[in-house]
Amino acid sequence: MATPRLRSKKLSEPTIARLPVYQRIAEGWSQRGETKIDSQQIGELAGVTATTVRRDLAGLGSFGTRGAGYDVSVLIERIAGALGHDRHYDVVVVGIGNLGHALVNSSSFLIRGARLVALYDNDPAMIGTEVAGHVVKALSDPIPPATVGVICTPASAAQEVADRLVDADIHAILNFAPQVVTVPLGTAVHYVDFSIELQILMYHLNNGTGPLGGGLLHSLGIASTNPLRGS
Amino acid sequence: MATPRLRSKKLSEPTIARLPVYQRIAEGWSQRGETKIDSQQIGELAGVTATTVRRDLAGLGSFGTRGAGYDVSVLIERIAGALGHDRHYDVVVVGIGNLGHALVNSSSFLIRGARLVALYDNDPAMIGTEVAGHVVKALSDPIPPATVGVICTPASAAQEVADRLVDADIHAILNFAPQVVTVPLGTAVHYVDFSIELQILMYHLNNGTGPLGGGLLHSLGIASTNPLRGS
DNA sequence: GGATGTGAAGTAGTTCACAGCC
DNA sequence: GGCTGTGAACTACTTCACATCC
Repeated sequence: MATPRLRSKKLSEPTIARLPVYQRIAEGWSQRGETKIDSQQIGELAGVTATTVRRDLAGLGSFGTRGAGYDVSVLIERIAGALGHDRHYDVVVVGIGNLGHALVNSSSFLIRGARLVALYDNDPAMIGTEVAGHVVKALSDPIPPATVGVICTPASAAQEVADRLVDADIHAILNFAPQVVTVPLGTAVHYVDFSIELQILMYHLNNGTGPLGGGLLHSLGIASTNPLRGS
Repeated sequence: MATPRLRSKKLSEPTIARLPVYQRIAEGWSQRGETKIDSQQIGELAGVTATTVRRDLAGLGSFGTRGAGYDVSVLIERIAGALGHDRHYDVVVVGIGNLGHALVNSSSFLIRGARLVALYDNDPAMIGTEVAGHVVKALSDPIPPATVGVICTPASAAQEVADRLVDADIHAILNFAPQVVTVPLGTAVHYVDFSIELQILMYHLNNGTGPLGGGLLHSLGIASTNPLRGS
Protein backbone atom coordinates (compact mmCIF):
# COMPACT_ATOMS: atom_id res chain seq x y z
CA MET A 1 0.00 0.00 0.00
CA ALA A 2 2.97 2.24 0.38
CA THR A 3 3.60 2.99 -3.26
CA PRO A 4 0.55 1.89 -5.22
CA ARG A 5 -0.12 2.60 -8.87
CA LEU A 6 2.17 5.52 -9.45
CA ARG A 7 2.54 4.22 -12.90
CA SER A 8 -0.65 5.93 -13.92
CA LYS A 9 0.63 9.47 -13.84
CA LYS A 10 2.58 10.35 -16.94
CA LEU A 11 5.77 12.27 -16.33
CA SER A 12 7.26 14.59 -18.89
CA GLU A 13 10.41 13.66 -20.72
CA PRO A 14 12.59 16.37 -19.12
CA THR A 15 11.31 15.35 -15.71
CA ILE A 16 12.23 11.72 -16.28
CA ALA A 17 15.73 12.75 -17.24
CA ARG A 18 16.11 14.82 -14.08
CA LEU A 19 14.76 12.33 -11.56
CA PRO A 20 17.82 10.08 -11.58
CA VAL A 21 19.95 13.16 -10.96
CA TYR A 22 17.87 14.11 -7.93
CA GLN A 23 18.11 10.56 -6.71
CA ARG A 24 21.88 10.58 -6.94
CA ILE A 25 21.98 13.82 -5.00
CA ALA A 26 19.68 12.41 -2.35
CA GLU A 27 21.84 9.32 -2.02
CA GLY A 28 24.92 11.47 -1.48
CA TRP A 29 23.05 13.47 1.14
CA SER A 30 21.92 10.27 2.80
CA GLN A 31 25.44 8.88 2.97
CA ARG A 32 26.56 12.06 4.67
CA GLY A 33 23.98 11.43 7.33
CA GLU A 34 21.56 14.18 6.33
CA THR A 35 17.92 13.36 6.83
CA LYS A 36 16.23 16.36 5.21
CA ILE A 37 16.81 18.25 1.96
CA ASP A 38 14.89 21.11 0.37
CA SER A 39 14.16 22.00 -3.24
CA GLN A 40 16.63 24.87 -3.15
CA GLN A 41 19.52 22.57 -2.26
CA ILE A 42 18.58 19.94 -4.80
CA GLY A 43 18.28 22.57 -7.50
CA GLU A 44 21.62 24.07 -6.61
CA LEU A 45 23.39 20.75 -7.09
CA ALA A 46 21.40 19.65 -10.11
CA GLY A 47 21.74 22.95 -11.92
CA VAL A 48 18.02 23.72 -12.15
CA THR A 49 15.70 26.08 -10.33
CA ALA A 50 14.01 25.19 -7.06
CA THR A 51 10.62 25.60 -8.71
CA THR A 52 11.47 23.03 -11.34
CA VAL A 53 12.52 20.58 -8.65
CA ARG A 54 9.28 21.09 -6.78
CA ARG A 55 7.17 20.65 -9.88
CA ASP A 56 9.02 17.49 -10.81
CA LEU A 57 8.60 16.01 -7.34
CA ALA A 58 4.98 17.08 -7.03
CA GLY A 59 4.32 14.78 -9.97
CA LEU A 60 5.26 11.80 -7.79
CA GLY A 61 2.65 12.68 -5.20
CA SER A 62 2.89 15.17 -2.39
CA PHE A 63 5.38 13.83 0.09
CA GLY A 64 7.29 16.97 1.07
CA THR A 65 6.83 18.66 4.42
CA ARG A 66 5.92 22.32 4.15
CA GLY A 67 8.38 24.41 6.02
CA ALA A 68 10.91 21.59 6.25
CA GLY A 69 11.62 20.11 2.82
CA TYR A 70 11.79 16.49 1.77
CA ASP A 71 12.73 13.49 3.84
CA VAL A 72 15.81 12.09 2.11
CA SER A 73 14.89 8.43 2.42
CA VAL A 74 11.31 8.99 1.28
CA LEU A 75 12.63 10.99 -1.66
CA ILE A 76 14.90 8.17 -2.75
CA GLU A 77 12.06 5.69 -2.35
CA ARG A 78 9.58 7.73 -4.37
CA ILE A 79 11.90 8.32 -7.26
CA ALA A 80 12.78 4.64 -7.33
CA GLY A 81 9.09 3.83 -7.46
CA ALA A 82 8.40 6.31 -10.24
CA LEU A 83 11.26 5.03 -12.36
CA GLY A 84 10.18 1.46 -11.87
CA HIS A 85 13.06 0.22 -9.77
CA ASP A 86 10.69 -2.05 -7.94
CA ARG A 87 10.43 -4.19 -11.03
CA HIS A 88 13.07 -6.60 -12.20
CA TYR A 89 15.12 -6.26 -15.35
CA ASP A 90 17.42 -8.77 -16.89
CA VAL A 91 20.31 -7.18 -18.72
CA VAL A 92 22.63 -8.77 -21.27
CA VAL A 93 25.80 -7.05 -22.41
CA VAL A 94 27.35 -7.75 -25.80
CA GLY A 95 30.95 -6.76 -26.42
CA ILE A 96 33.26 -7.17 -23.46
CA GLY A 97 36.03 -4.80 -24.51
CA ASN A 98 37.18 -1.88 -22.43
CA LEU A 99 33.77 -0.29 -22.41
CA GLY A 100 31.93 -3.50 -21.62
CA HIS A 101 34.30 -4.14 -18.74
CA ALA A 102 33.84 -0.62 -17.47
CA LEU A 103 30.07 -1.01 -17.47
CA VAL A 104 29.74 -4.39 -15.80
CA ASN A 105 32.36 -3.59 -13.18
CA SER A 106 30.82 -0.24 -12.37
CA SER A 107 29.01 -0.13 -9.09
CA SER A 108 26.60 2.43 -10.40
CA PHE A 109 25.58 1.00 -13.75
CA LEU A 110 23.29 -1.68 -12.46
CA ILE A 111 20.85 0.11 -10.26
CA ARG A 112 18.28 -1.54 -8.10
CA GLY A 113 16.02 -3.78 -10.12
CA ALA A 114 18.55 -4.44 -12.85
CA ARG A 115 20.38 -7.74 -12.90
CA LEU A 116 23.13 -8.83 -15.22
CA VAL A 117 22.27 -12.22 -16.70
CA ALA A 118 24.75 -12.82 -19.50
CA LEU A 119 27.81 -11.48 -21.30
CA TYR A 120 28.73 -12.06 -24.95
CA ASP A 121 31.73 -11.45 -27.14
CA ASN A 122 33.07 -12.85 -30.38
CA ASP A 123 36.75 -12.77 -29.46
CA PRO A 124 37.88 -16.40 -28.85
CA ALA A 125 40.38 -15.19 -26.26
CA MET A 126 37.57 -13.59 -24.34
CA ILE A 127 35.01 -16.36 -24.55
CA GLY A 128 35.02 -18.61 -21.50
CA THR A 129 36.75 -16.12 -19.23
CA GLU A 130 34.94 -14.89 -16.19
CA VAL A 131 34.02 -11.22 -15.90
CA ALA A 132 32.03 -9.75 -13.04
CA GLY A 133 30.95 -13.21 -11.97
CA HIS A 134 29.74 -14.30 -15.40
CA VAL A 135 31.35 -16.52 -17.98
CA VAL A 136 31.57 -14.73 -21.32
CA LYS A 137 29.67 -16.62 -24.00
CA ALA A 138 30.04 -16.70 -27.76
CA LEU A 139 27.68 -14.62 -29.80
CA SER A 140 26.46 -17.79 -31.47
CA ASP A 141 25.20 -19.11 -28.12
CA PRO A 142 21.52 -18.59 -27.45
CA ILE A 143 20.56 -15.27 -25.90
CA PRO A 144 17.99 -15.50 -23.11
CA PRO A 145 14.86 -13.37 -23.48
CA ALA A 146 16.15 -10.53 -21.32
CA THR A 147 14.60 -7.13 -20.88
CA VAL A 148 17.45 -4.92 -22.02
CA GLY A 149 20.35 -5.54 -24.35
CA VAL A 150 23.44 -3.37 -24.17
CA ILE A 151 25.66 -3.04 -27.24
CA CYS A 152 29.31 -2.23 -26.50
CA THR A 153 30.84 -3.51 -29.71
CA PRO A 154 32.64 -1.52 -32.39
CA ALA A 155 30.35 0.27 -34.83
CA SER A 156 30.91 -2.33 -37.51
CA ALA A 157 29.28 -5.08 -35.45
CA ALA A 158 26.43 -3.06 -34.02
CA GLN A 159 23.78 -3.83 -36.63
CA GLU A 160 24.44 -7.56 -36.53
CA VAL A 161 24.25 -7.59 -32.74
CA ALA A 162 21.04 -5.57 -32.79
CA ASP A 163 19.52 -8.15 -35.15
CA ARG A 164 20.51 -10.96 -32.80
CA LEU A 165 19.00 -9.16 -29.81
CA VAL A 166 15.76 -8.57 -31.67
CA ASP A 167 15.63 -12.27 -32.60
CA ALA A 168 16.04 -13.08 -28.90
CA ASP A 169 12.86 -11.13 -28.24
CA ILE A 170 14.59 -8.16 -26.63
CA HIS A 171 12.68 -4.94 -27.13
CA ALA A 172 14.91 -2.41 -25.43
CA ILE A 173 18.46 -1.71 -26.57
CA LEU A 174 21.03 0.62 -25.12
CA ASN A 175 23.54 1.26 -27.89
CA PHE A 176 27.00 2.57 -27.05
CA ALA A 177 28.35 1.93 -30.54
CA PRO A 178 28.64 5.04 -32.70
CA GLN A 179 26.32 3.61 -35.28
CA VAL A 180 22.68 4.10 -36.12
CA VAL A 181 20.97 0.71 -36.12
CA THR A 182 17.74 -0.30 -37.79
CA VAL A 183 15.23 -2.34 -35.79
CA PRO A 184 11.60 -3.32 -36.32
CA LEU A 185 8.88 -1.12 -34.94
CA GLY A 186 8.19 -2.08 -31.35
CA THR A 187 11.83 -2.08 -30.32
CA ALA A 188 13.28 0.95 -28.58
CA VAL A 189 16.88 1.92 -29.16
CA HIS A 190 18.49 4.48 -26.93
CA TYR A 191 21.81 5.87 -28.08
CA VAL A 192 24.65 6.94 -25.85
CA ASP A 193 27.45 8.68 -27.62
CA PHE A 194 30.49 10.06 -25.83
CA SER A 195 31.59 12.18 -28.70
CA ILE A 196 28.22 13.90 -28.77
CA GLU A 197 28.61 14.87 -25.14
CA LEU A 198 32.01 16.29 -25.93
CA GLN A 199 30.63 18.19 -28.90
CA ILE A 200 27.84 19.75 -26.86
CA LEU A 201 30.32 20.87 -24.24
CA MET A 202 32.53 22.41 -26.92
CA TYR A 203 29.67 24.31 -28.46
CA HIS A 204 28.96 25.96 -25.13
CA LEU A 205 32.63 26.81 -24.72
CA ASN A 206 32.72 28.55 -28.08
CA ASN A 207 29.64 30.54 -27.45
CA GLY A 208 30.34 31.68 -23.98
CA THR A 209 27.19 29.92 -22.93
CA GLY A 210 29.80 28.45 -20.70
CA PRO A 211 29.39 29.03 -17.00
CA LEU A 212 25.76 28.60 -16.26
CA GLY A 213 24.92 27.69 -19.82
CA GLY A 214 21.96 25.54 -20.42
CA GLY A 215 23.50 22.05 -20.50
CA LEU A 216 20.10 20.73 -19.59
CA LEU A 217 19.67 17.10 -20.32
CA HIS A 218 21.75 15.03 -17.87
CA SER A 219 22.06 18.31 -16.10
CA LEU A 220 24.88 20.74 -16.08
CA GLY A 221 25.66 20.75 -12.44
CA ILE A 222 27.07 24.06 -11.38
CA ALA A 223 27.40 24.81 -7.74
CA SER A 224 28.67 28.23 -6.87
CA THR A 225 30.75 28.67 -3.75
CA ASN A 226 28.09 31.10 -2.60
CA PRO A 227 24.91 29.10 -3.09
CA LEU A 228 22.20 31.59 -2.40
CA ARG A 229 22.00 35.19 -1.52
CA GLY A 230 20.33 35.96 1.74
CA SER A 231 18.53 39.14 0.92
CA MET B 1 35.58 33.10 -46.21
CA ALA B 2 33.74 29.86 -46.61
CA THR B 3 32.31 29.58 -43.11
CA PRO B 4 32.59 33.01 -41.54
CA ARG B 5 31.12 34.06 -38.22
CA LEU B 6 28.40 31.49 -37.86
CA ARG B 7 29.06 31.80 -34.20
CA SER B 8 26.71 34.75 -34.02
CA LYS B 9 23.48 32.87 -34.47
CA LYS B 10 22.34 31.25 -31.27
CA LEU B 11 21.06 27.73 -31.62
CA SER B 12 18.57 26.24 -29.21
CA GLU B 13 19.62 23.57 -26.77
CA PRO B 14 17.58 20.76 -28.35
CA THR B 15 18.97 21.69 -31.75
CA ILE B 16 22.55 21.50 -30.49
CA ALA B 17 21.89 18.03 -29.13
CA ARG B 18 20.50 16.87 -32.46
CA LEU B 19 23.15 18.28 -34.77
CA PRO B 20 25.80 15.68 -33.89
CA VAL B 21 23.22 12.99 -34.62
CA TYR B 22 22.53 14.42 -38.06
CA GLN B 23 26.22 14.64 -38.68
CA ARG B 24 26.73 11.01 -37.83
CA ILE B 25 23.92 10.04 -40.19
CA ALA B 26 25.42 12.18 -42.95
CA GLU B 27 28.81 10.56 -42.45
CA GLY B 28 27.26 7.13 -42.77
CA TRP B 29 25.49 8.22 -45.95
CA SER B 30 28.73 9.66 -47.29
CA GLN B 31 30.63 6.44 -46.67
CA ARG B 32 28.01 4.56 -48.61
CA GLY B 33 28.71 6.83 -51.55
CA GLU B 34 25.50 8.85 -51.37
CA THR B 35 25.83 12.47 -52.34
CA LYS B 36 22.38 13.83 -51.48
CA ILE B 37 20.06 13.39 -48.51
CA ASP B 38 16.73 14.95 -47.66
CA SER B 39 15.11 16.00 -44.42
CA GLN B 40 12.71 13.06 -44.56
CA GLN B 41 15.53 10.54 -44.60
CA ILE B 42 17.50 12.27 -41.87
CA GLY B 43 14.43 12.48 -39.67
CA GLU B 44 13.64 8.84 -40.23
CA LEU B 45 17.04 7.76 -38.96
CA ALA B 46 17.30 10.30 -36.18
CA GLY B 47 13.82 9.65 -34.85
CA VAL B 48 12.48 13.17 -35.35
CA THR B 49 10.14 14.75 -37.88
CA ALA B 50 11.33 16.11 -41.19
CA THR B 51 10.12 19.57 -40.20
CA THR B 52 12.31 19.57 -37.12
CA VAL B 53 15.30 18.61 -39.20
CA ARG B 54 14.63 21.42 -41.65
CA ARG B 55 14.23 24.00 -38.91
CA ASP B 56 17.41 22.86 -37.21
CA LEU B 57 19.39 23.03 -40.44
CA ALA B 58 17.85 26.34 -41.51
CA GLY B 59 19.48 27.79 -38.42
CA LEU B 60 22.89 27.10 -39.94
CA GLY B 61 22.11 29.12 -43.03
CA SER B 62 20.19 28.08 -46.11
CA PHE B 63 22.30 25.55 -47.90
CA GLY B 64 19.72 23.03 -49.01
CA THR B 65 18.55 22.71 -52.58
CA ARG B 66 14.80 22.99 -53.02
CA GLY B 67 13.49 19.96 -54.74
CA ALA B 68 16.65 17.96 -54.16
CA GLY B 69 17.60 17.99 -50.47
CA TYR B 70 20.98 18.60 -48.88
CA ASP B 71 24.41 17.93 -50.29
CA VAL B 72 25.92 15.40 -47.89
CA SER B 73 29.39 16.90 -47.78
CA VAL B 74 28.11 20.45 -47.36
CA LEU B 75 25.84 19.22 -44.59
CA ILE B 76 28.75 17.65 -42.71
CA GLU B 77 30.79 20.80 -43.20
CA ARG B 78 28.08 23.15 -41.97
CA ILE B 79 27.35 21.16 -38.84
CA ALA B 80 31.06 20.97 -38.10
CA GLY B 81 31.27 24.72 -38.45
CA ALA B 82 28.28 25.35 -36.23
CA LEU B 83 29.59 23.07 -33.50
CA GLY B 84 32.98 24.71 -33.65
CA HIS B 85 34.99 21.82 -35.05
CA ASP B 86 37.16 24.29 -36.91
CA ARG B 87 38.66 25.32 -33.62
CA HIS B 88 41.23 23.37 -31.69
CA TYR B 89 40.66 21.73 -28.34
CA ASP B 90 43.21 20.15 -26.11
CA VAL B 91 41.78 17.30 -24.09
CA VAL B 92 43.27 15.68 -20.99
CA VAL B 93 41.88 12.43 -19.59
CA VAL B 94 42.24 11.53 -15.92
CA GLY B 95 41.70 7.93 -14.86
CA ILE B 96 42.94 5.33 -17.31
CA GLY B 97 40.88 2.37 -16.16
CA ASN B 98 38.56 0.46 -18.42
CA LEU B 99 36.49 3.49 -19.23
CA GLY B 100 39.48 5.75 -19.85
CA HIS B 101 40.94 3.13 -22.18
CA ALA B 102 37.65 2.79 -23.99
CA LEU B 103 37.46 6.51 -24.58
CA VAL B 104 40.98 7.19 -25.78
CA ASN B 105 41.03 4.14 -28.02
CA SER B 106 37.66 4.95 -29.52
CA SER B 107 37.81 6.24 -33.04
CA SER B 108 34.74 8.33 -32.52
CA PHE B 109 35.43 10.04 -29.21
CA LEU B 110 37.93 12.55 -30.48
CA ILE B 111 36.19 14.32 -33.28
CA ARG B 112 37.78 16.79 -35.59
CA GLY B 113 39.27 19.67 -33.67
CA ALA B 114 39.83 17.71 -30.49
CA ARG B 115 43.32 16.53 -29.68
CA LEU B 116 44.39 14.35 -26.81
CA VAL B 117 47.31 15.98 -25.02
CA ALA B 118 47.82 14.06 -21.80
CA LEU B 119 46.67 11.10 -19.72
CA TYR B 120 46.79 10.83 -15.93
CA ASP B 121 46.29 8.10 -13.38
CA ASN B 122 47.33 7.50 -9.79
CA ASP B 123 47.95 3.77 -10.09
CA PRO B 124 51.76 3.20 -9.98
CA ALA B 125 51.37 0.19 -12.25
CA MET B 126 49.72 2.38 -14.84
CA ILE B 127 52.00 5.40 -14.68
CA GLY B 128 54.70 5.34 -17.33
CA THR B 129 52.90 2.90 -19.60
CA GLU B 130 51.92 4.03 -23.05
CA VAL B 131 48.27 4.22 -24.01
CA ALA B 132 47.01 5.49 -27.33
CA GLY B 133 50.40 7.01 -28.06
CA HIS B 134 50.69 8.86 -24.77
CA VAL B 135 52.67 8.06 -21.67
CA VAL B 136 50.42 8.01 -18.63
CA LYS B 137 51.53 10.58 -16.07
CA ALA B 138 51.04 10.74 -12.33
CA LEU B 139 48.31 12.97 -11.03
CA SER B 140 50.95 14.93 -9.15
CA ASP B 141 52.60 15.93 -12.44
CA PRO B 142 51.65 19.35 -13.76
CA ILE B 143 48.54 19.47 -15.92
CA PRO B 144 48.82 21.63 -19.04
CA PRO B 145 46.20 24.36 -19.48
CA ALA B 146 43.99 22.30 -21.77
CA THR B 147 40.50 23.14 -22.94
CA VAL B 148 38.60 20.15 -21.67
CA GLY B 149 39.26 17.77 -18.80
CA VAL B 150 37.64 14.34 -18.77
CA ILE B 151 37.16 12.55 -15.46
CA CYS B 152 37.04 8.75 -15.68
CA THR B 153 37.99 7.94 -12.12
CA PRO B 154 35.88 6.21 -9.46
CA ALA B 155 33.39 8.47 -7.73
CA SER B 156 35.57 8.76 -4.65
CA ALA B 157 38.34 10.53 -6.56
CA ALA B 158 36.18 12.77 -8.72
CA GLN B 159 36.10 15.85 -6.52
CA GLU B 160 39.85 15.84 -5.98
CA VAL B 161 40.46 15.49 -9.70
CA ALA B 162 38.02 18.28 -10.46
CA ASP B 163 39.90 20.54 -8.08
CA ARG B 164 43.19 19.72 -9.79
CA LEU B 165 41.68 20.47 -13.21
CA VAL B 166 40.32 23.79 -12.01
CA ASP B 167 43.76 24.68 -10.62
CA ALA B 168 45.21 23.91 -14.03
CA ASP B 169 42.94 26.58 -15.50
CA ILE B 170 40.58 24.16 -17.19
CA HIS B 171 37.05 25.52 -17.47
CA ALA B 172 35.20 22.65 -19.09
CA ILE B 173 34.87 19.25 -17.50
CA LEU B 174 33.24 16.11 -18.81
CA ASN B 175 32.54 13.95 -15.78
CA PHE B 176 31.92 10.22 -16.20
CA ALA B 177 32.16 9.52 -12.49
CA PRO B 178 28.82 9.00 -10.76
CA GLN B 179 29.44 11.86 -8.42
CA VAL B 180 28.29 15.46 -8.29
CA VAL B 181 31.34 17.71 -8.09
CA THR B 182 31.54 21.27 -6.87
CA VAL B 183 33.48 23.78 -8.94
CA PRO B 184 33.81 27.58 -8.90
CA LEU B 185 31.49 29.66 -11.03
CA GLY B 186 32.94 29.99 -14.49
CA THR B 187 33.62 26.29 -14.90
CA ALA B 188 31.17 24.10 -16.77
CA VAL B 189 30.66 20.51 -15.73
CA HIS B 190 28.79 18.16 -18.00
CA TYR B 191 27.75 14.85 -16.51
CA VAL B 192 27.52 11.57 -18.36
CA ASP B 193 25.94 8.78 -16.42
CA PHE B 194 25.33 5.33 -17.87
CA SER B 195 22.97 4.30 -15.18
CA ILE B 196 20.77 7.30 -15.92
CA GLU B 197 20.50 6.23 -19.54
CA LEU B 198 19.49 2.77 -18.40
CA GLN B 199 16.93 4.20 -16.02
CA ILE B 200 15.34 6.37 -18.69
CA LEU B 201 15.06 3.38 -20.98
CA MET B 202 13.45 1.33 -18.22
CA TYR B 203 10.92 4.01 -17.47
CA HIS B 204 9.75 3.93 -21.06
CA LEU B 205 9.54 0.16 -20.97
CA ASN B 206 7.30 0.25 -17.92
CA ASN B 207 5.00 2.81 -19.32
CA GLY B 208 4.58 1.44 -22.76
CA THR B 209 6.00 4.65 -24.07
CA GLY B 210 8.20 2.08 -25.65
CA PRO B 211 8.21 1.88 -29.42
CA LEU B 212 8.25 5.41 -30.64
CA GLY B 213 8.46 6.81 -27.16
CA GLY B 214 9.97 10.15 -26.67
CA GLY B 215 13.58 9.29 -25.87
CA LEU B 216 14.50 12.68 -27.18
CA LEU B 217 17.88 13.84 -26.11
CA HIS B 218 20.57 11.76 -27.80
CA SER B 219 17.70 10.75 -29.98
CA LEU B 220 15.72 7.60 -29.89
CA GLY B 221 16.43 6.29 -33.33
CA ILE B 222 13.61 4.21 -34.62
CA ALA B 223 13.59 3.25 -38.23
CA SER B 224 10.71 1.22 -39.51
CA THR B 225 11.42 -1.38 -42.15
CA ASN B 226 9.14 0.57 -44.44
CA PRO B 227 10.66 4.02 -44.21
CA LEU B 228 8.18 6.11 -46.07
CA ARG B 229 4.92 5.46 -47.69
CA GLY B 230 4.76 6.23 -51.35
CA SER B 231 1.24 7.50 -51.67
C1' DG C 1 7.31 17.98 -59.58
C1' DG C 2 9.57 18.01 -55.32
C1' DA C 3 11.89 19.49 -51.31
C1' DT C 4 13.43 23.60 -48.74
C1' DG C 5 12.59 27.43 -45.65
C1' DT C 6 9.41 29.98 -42.75
C1' DG C 7 5.23 32.70 -40.85
C1' DA C 8 1.51 31.21 -37.95
C1' DA C 9 -0.66 28.06 -34.77
C1' DG C 10 -0.29 24.77 -31.40
C1' DT C 11 1.86 22.32 -27.58
C1' DA C 12 4.95 21.52 -23.90
C1' DG C 13 7.88 23.08 -20.28
C1' DT C 14 9.44 26.63 -17.13
C1' DT C 15 9.03 30.45 -14.02
C1' DC C 16 6.30 33.60 -11.22
C1' DA C 17 3.73 34.49 -7.37
C1' DC C 18 1.20 33.15 -3.68
C1' DA C 19 -2.09 30.26 -1.02
C1' DG C 20 -1.73 26.43 2.18
C1' DC C 21 0.32 23.93 5.75
C1' DC C 22 3.80 22.58 9.15
C1' DG D 1 8.96 31.82 9.81
C1' DG D 2 9.81 28.67 6.07
C1' DC D 3 9.07 25.64 2.36
C1' DT D 4 5.84 22.97 -0.36
C1' DG D 5 2.45 22.63 -4.00
C1' DT D 6 -0.02 24.83 -7.81
C1' DG D 7 -2.97 28.12 -10.74
C1' DA D 8 -1.59 31.62 -14.03
C1' DA D 9 1.70 33.88 -17.10
C1' DC D 10 5.31 33.24 -19.85
C1' DT D 11 8.78 31.25 -22.79
C1' DA D 12 10.56 27.81 -25.83
C1' DC D 13 10.03 24.22 -28.95
C1' DT D 14 7.53 21.70 -32.35
C1' DT D 15 4.22 21.04 -35.99
C1' DC D 16 1.28 22.71 -39.66
C1' DA D 17 0.68 24.59 -43.96
C1' DC D 18 2.21 26.82 -47.77
C1' DA D 19 4.91 30.21 -50.47
C1' DT D 20 9.35 29.79 -52.72
C1' DC D 21 12.77 28.25 -55.54
C1' DC D 22 15.51 24.61 -58.15
